[in-house]
Amino acid sequence: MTASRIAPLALYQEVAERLRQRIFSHELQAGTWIDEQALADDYGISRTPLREALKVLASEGLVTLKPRRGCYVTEISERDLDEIFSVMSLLEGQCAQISTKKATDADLDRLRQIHAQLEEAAKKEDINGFFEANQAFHTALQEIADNRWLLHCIEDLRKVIRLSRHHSLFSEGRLEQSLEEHRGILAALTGREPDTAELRMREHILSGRAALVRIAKAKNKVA
Amino acid sequence: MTASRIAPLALYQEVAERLRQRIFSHELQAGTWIDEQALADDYGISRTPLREALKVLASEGLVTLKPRRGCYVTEISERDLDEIFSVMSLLEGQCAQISTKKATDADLDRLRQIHAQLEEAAKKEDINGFFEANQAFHTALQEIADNRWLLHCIEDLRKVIRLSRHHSLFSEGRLEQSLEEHRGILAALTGREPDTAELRMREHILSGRAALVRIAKAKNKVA
DNA sequence: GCGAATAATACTTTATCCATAATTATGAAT
DNA sequence: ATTCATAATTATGGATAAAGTATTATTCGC
Repeated sequence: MTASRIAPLALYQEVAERLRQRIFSHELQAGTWIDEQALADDYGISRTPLREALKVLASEGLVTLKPRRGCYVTEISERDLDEIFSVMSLLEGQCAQISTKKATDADLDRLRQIHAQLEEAAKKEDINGFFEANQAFHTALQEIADNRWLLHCIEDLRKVIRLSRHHSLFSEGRLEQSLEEHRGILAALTGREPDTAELRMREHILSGRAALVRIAKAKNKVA
Repeated sequence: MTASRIAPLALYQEVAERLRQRIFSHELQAGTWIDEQALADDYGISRTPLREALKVLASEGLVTLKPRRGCYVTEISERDLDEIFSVMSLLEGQCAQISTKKATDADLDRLRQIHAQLEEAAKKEDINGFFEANQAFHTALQEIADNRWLLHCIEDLRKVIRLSRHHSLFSEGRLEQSLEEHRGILAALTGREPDTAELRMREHILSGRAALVRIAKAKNKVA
């Protein structure tokens, strides 16, 4: 028995993940038609798992399936991002609020550890490390909140903004700002102030969106 | 060209819808394994569109796909319902808040019309009519809020609780209570009080959950 | 010359087939 | 008698092929 792969991932999931990457990197441009045959040949697979992957992406809202017309990459506009971040701030805020109420002392210790990694990465200006630690912090909070369906919604939205989110850290001064916001959230958590934690998390998410807007504006100026 | 069917629905969508019905009606019981071959034979189709339908249902959270283990109907526990309604109250609350800010006078007129149907159905104790009007009211609110991604999340959750929601109206006195809550929400909307509308909508949703709990308890008493 | 209709081509959709992996049952050994 | 191992059967996952529908282009008629 091979000791390596514990969870044997299905091919359609692998394909779905690759397609997400290509959509977000704008390699597959918004609005363009997806040639199933060409893509299947490209990956060296048949169209069956590819089609299954497209069904999943469609229910995530990343592609639009027009019956008998094929599959098109969904356009993610600035307005879409506004809407998504707005909902995300609501959900993650709720997550923070519940976590503050539920967290055990051991949970808080774990959060402090992750936050320490965040501080460390920020000091070294290690953006990738910061991104990882940031992700870990939010994931930990969701585990503490322990609400399967709240998580379901958040994950769905996170898939859409994942790469944009990453990029937001490249905004001028965003790293320090994000760190400061995290300090505030952690303080509210350890201080057992649910409403404060919720409010600060909401602001933190919306602040991430604002950073993205700044980047978009800077890009437009260049272009 | 046939003038009737404007949107020729794909087979996998048809199958997905049928399966949703069967899952909610408990014809396909929670936790049971889905025999793909038997089901395909049952519908007189091949396994391919059935498998695509299952992928969609899986991303909706209705079934669980275990790699190489097959497909199982997701167990929706009382705790799941607690969690779902909790998130729903958050999302629909937000929806009400935004709608209150955005609604034009024409929008408010439309809401008043739908509410009139609700009053009408309640007077006649027409539960199905009440259910329809109730659905229409919430849908109208979502259209006014005009947030595609907020809607996406709500719809995802609504699929899961659709039938339970319907049943909640059969709870003793729930119809009158729901109507009273709707009056409050409409008042907040027309009075242009966003925060009040949000609060009342949240309470309305959670109140629907409470009605479900009462039904569950009554059933247990009988059984 | 323009418009409509028909035909052809191409892509989506569905079905059938094959291979691989997992589970269960049976047999043997302790 | 119970447990472990091996083999067989069954179901999932992937590929290929065939059929149906939509779109586009070309030709014919007005």
